[in-house]
Amino acid sequence: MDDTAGEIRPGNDGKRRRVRADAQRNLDALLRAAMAVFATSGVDAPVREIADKAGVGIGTVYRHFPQRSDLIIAVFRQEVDACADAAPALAAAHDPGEALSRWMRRYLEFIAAKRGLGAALHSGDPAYEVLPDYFQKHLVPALQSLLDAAAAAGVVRAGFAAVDLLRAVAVLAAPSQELGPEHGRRMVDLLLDGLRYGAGPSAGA
Amino acid sequence: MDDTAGEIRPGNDGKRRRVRADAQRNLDALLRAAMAVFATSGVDAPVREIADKAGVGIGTVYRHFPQRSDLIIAVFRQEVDACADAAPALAAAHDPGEALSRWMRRYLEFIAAKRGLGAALHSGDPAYEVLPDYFQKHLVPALQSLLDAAAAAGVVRAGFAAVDLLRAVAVLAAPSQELGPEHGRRMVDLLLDGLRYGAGPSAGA
DNA sequence: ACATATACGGAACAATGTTCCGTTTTTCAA
DNA sequence: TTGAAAAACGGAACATTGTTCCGTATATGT
Repeated sequence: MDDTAGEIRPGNDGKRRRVRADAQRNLDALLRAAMAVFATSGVDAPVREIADKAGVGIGTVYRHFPQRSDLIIAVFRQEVDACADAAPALAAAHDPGEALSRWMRRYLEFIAAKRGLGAALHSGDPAYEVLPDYFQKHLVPALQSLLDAAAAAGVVRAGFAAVDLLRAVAVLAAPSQELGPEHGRRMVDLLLDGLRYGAGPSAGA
Repeated sequence: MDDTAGEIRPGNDGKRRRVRADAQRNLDALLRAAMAVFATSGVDAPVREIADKAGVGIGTVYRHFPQRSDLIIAVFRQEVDACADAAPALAAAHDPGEALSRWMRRYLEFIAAKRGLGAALHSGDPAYEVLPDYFQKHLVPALQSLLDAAAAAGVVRAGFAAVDLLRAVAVLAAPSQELGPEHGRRMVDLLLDGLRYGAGPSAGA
């Protein structure tokens, strides 16, 4: 092998080829198809189904997403971002306690829509280990700011980690599919009440 | 187990052949092997692995448990029973608040040992729908009595459904594998605090 | 000991994730 | 515009795992 230096292609002055148009098109189509299929059949839907829906071959799916889990992760990140962005907006529009409650509901809906993902998440497959990280890196700051604001206002106890709350709701939303939307709400409210337990004007500094 | 009595078959004078000894032996071996394998590799372990460990052929597994899920369910029930039986014992040995806390810990451990089952439970597979029923029929009364006693003692709010608490812990135990045993405990404590929120001498009636 | 019901074992089948590679398309530059 | 190379495509083929089938072996009752 004498082509060890990968950069010695003729006429390549650090100028790379553009991403091929069809590749980009297929990537988008896959992402959109996957989102739709996941929403309909859950994240356990066969890869072939997504490939068909996107109008591409299986090979193409695996070119863009070497593993099935990569596709799931990609779809997931988009929605995480959308949810995180909701926090500042709510904080600006409501008082701290209300903003916190509303964002928790928003988050609950987001999680509830991802049927089957919670299952995959806890299946032990190491591929999904990056997901909690992404979760936390994007959602924790969002929630933490709401939590801090609420604590400063004295409506919840201080010092409770956002990550724990996030986890709890994520995991509590799964059974809400079976028990109706009420269950998730009750659970979130219970957690929030737990937070309020050590707070209040009398508990403040 | 609860085979319907009086199966009328031609030439059957109500005198059935005994269950064959080897069949019973293999059934036991399968149950034991499955319990061990599930504990080691989670409930997603291949059926063949269990068959090997039990020293039987695949056909034998499917003779006793027509579906993979039937095996999981059978193993599961045994442990549910054991956990339910712990409640009266704890109630007799401790005050209501303590008994409740302890049982929740016991329950947490039980759930934590079933890695992957929570995932299967929420996978949408209808085969597992009987599991929550069994859960509830056996565990709800156990917890409810502890809950009622604690409420009567004024340490938790009254009227909270045992089933919700059970669910919450079951589902919160899964991530505890990844986040260490502390997480599960913190979550259980948070829920219990949520329960205490509306209780106490001042909140009675 | 024999006949029969019962159970056993594992090959074969089906579904699904993943890999491989010959073919097609796009891009770049002469 | 055109040709060659890089990049991407498609889908057959492979691997793993749940499940079915059926010929063979064994326990039971007479």
